[in-house]
Amino acid sequence: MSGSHPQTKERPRSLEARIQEHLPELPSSERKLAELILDFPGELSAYNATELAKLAGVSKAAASRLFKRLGFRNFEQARRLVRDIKQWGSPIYLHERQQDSSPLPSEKQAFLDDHVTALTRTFDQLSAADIEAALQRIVDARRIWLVGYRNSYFMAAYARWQFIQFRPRVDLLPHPGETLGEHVTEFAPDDLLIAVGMRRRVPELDRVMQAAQERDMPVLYITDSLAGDKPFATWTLRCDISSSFLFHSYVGPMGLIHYLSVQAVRLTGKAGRLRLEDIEIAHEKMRDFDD
Amino acid sequence: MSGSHPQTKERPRSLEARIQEHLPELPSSERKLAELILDFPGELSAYNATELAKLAGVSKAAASRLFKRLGFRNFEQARRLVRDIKQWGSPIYLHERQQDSSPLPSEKQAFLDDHVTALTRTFDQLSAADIEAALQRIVDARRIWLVGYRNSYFMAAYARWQFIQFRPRVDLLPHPGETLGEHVTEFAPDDLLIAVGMRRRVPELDRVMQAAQERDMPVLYITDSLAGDKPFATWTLRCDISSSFLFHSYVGPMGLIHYLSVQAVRLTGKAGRLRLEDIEIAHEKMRDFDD
DNA sequence: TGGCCGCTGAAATCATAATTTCAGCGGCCA
DNA sequence: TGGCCGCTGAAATTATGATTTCAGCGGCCA
Repeated sequence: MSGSHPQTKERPRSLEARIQEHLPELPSSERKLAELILDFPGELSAYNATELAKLAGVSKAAASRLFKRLGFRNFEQARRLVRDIKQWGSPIYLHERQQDSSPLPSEKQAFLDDHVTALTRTFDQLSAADIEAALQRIVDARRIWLVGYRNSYFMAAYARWQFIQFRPRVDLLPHPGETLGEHVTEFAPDDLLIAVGMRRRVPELDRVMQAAQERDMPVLYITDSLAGDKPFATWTLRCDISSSFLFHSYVGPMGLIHYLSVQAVRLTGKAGRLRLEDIEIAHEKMRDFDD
Repeated sequence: MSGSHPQTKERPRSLEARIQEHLPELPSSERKLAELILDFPGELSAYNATELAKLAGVSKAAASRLFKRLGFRNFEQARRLVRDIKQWGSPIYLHERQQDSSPLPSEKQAFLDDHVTALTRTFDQLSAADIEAALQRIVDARRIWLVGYRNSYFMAAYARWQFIQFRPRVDLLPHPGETLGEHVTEFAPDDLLIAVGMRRRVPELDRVMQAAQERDMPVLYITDSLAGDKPFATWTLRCDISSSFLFHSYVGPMGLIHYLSVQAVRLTGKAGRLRLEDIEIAHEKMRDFDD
């Protein structure tokens, strides 16, 4: 965007590309280090030159010489390149990708890896006991209230959509044009509040949860792995939302809600399946769908 | 390394956990930095204390004090902790753990596999040309209109939330209490309509897309892999939503929207990043957040 | 064999990052 | 009001990491 980016002038080649290019002419100690870098498993930029040298079993001097020879002013410059390409990308770098004969093994792969890690951690962390209890309540509750603000709103919306597939009376709060207070007075002990609160949370969420607790209504709190405990939550389910890119990954919560939905239908048994069929028939009659 | 073998068995308290614990008692400048760290989506250990301080808008002294207060000997120790914990959570480690101690009950594994398959297929199928063009338009459009019904509504809501992080004028249609018609008259050639339409689509979606086309406004159509072509779509991006369970998996579309968001910010360049910072500052001023 | 050459790592030097000090500020309370 | 106290960032200090120097080594070839 800004007309004269300093980056624009520099050569946009990635560290790996530069290594590939120089590999044949590298002396042995530097090559040892270069090869270590090429199949380095973690985040290269999290390590300093001394550590890399030690890992490759060469001297610090060799490391320093390698980066010079690759055309960097110093090690620090290389480290930044690696880090910033991952975080911001560079328009030039991305553009180059299309023509490049041997492109980076598709950056898409890195996004995919991120999401898979988040999902795996989410499923791994789930508290079986809380899941069990919450599921039973999702099925038995007279009424379900869903609430989520900001980045959590769409997850509450997703949960609502799923839940109304197999049970009635699932409300997403607040309804447009209404304040929360109007609904809170309806909270009842045999209802369930599901509060979705990923960072960053707004104080309002606490107030809703507290209101539920004061009315003896259980609360299922769905949040991120790093969140502290909430005294108002009856059950807490945590999701990993970490990503190495600019925005968090919400595939974890999606997986969790999908899981809850499928298991809830199973628990519901025949009634839930019948409801699914009813909805289908109703739509059919109204010719709601395109295809 | 030094002679003693590192203790890989004990899981050390994470940096984030320590921050959560101390958050209430932190003075404002240190808290600002702590907040930044909690929200940090990238690889924290790739940054040094000076940079983090600058990003948070506090002095280096504050950074140094924060890590001391959190119980670390110094910043370096914290940085290593973050880096090494990441290794703990790496897919390889997670995989081993599944076989070893507490295996994921095989059914959770099956859910996980489903989502991973859906994500992989989604990323594999993406049309590079359409992505490229759509991205440019997401950045350049004067105004973006988002629409999605039924099961697609929450994805449109997610996309809106992401996009307003880096650009203004992103509308989710229809606004509560209004009909679509009122907005359609505002459609303009240099705007963009993003229509999310997973199975099963309602006829209304077609009408909106058609209206856009009639007004020479380009349309990005996000749909499922099995959908037929839409004559009203300028670009089409398809996601795999298949699942072996009762409900579809929508992690594919989530991954796609996440990808579009990250790449769009990159394209936007400095302007987008500045906007991210502005939003953060505005929130700070309004004391919008809980923690 | 002897001389050249480039490579190597240890150690010296240099550069930069992290920590500590310190003076000033602002809230709080007697 | 004045004195205390904890917070703050600029600047001084210290620690750590990176680079450069340098002596020694080993291959190569006349």
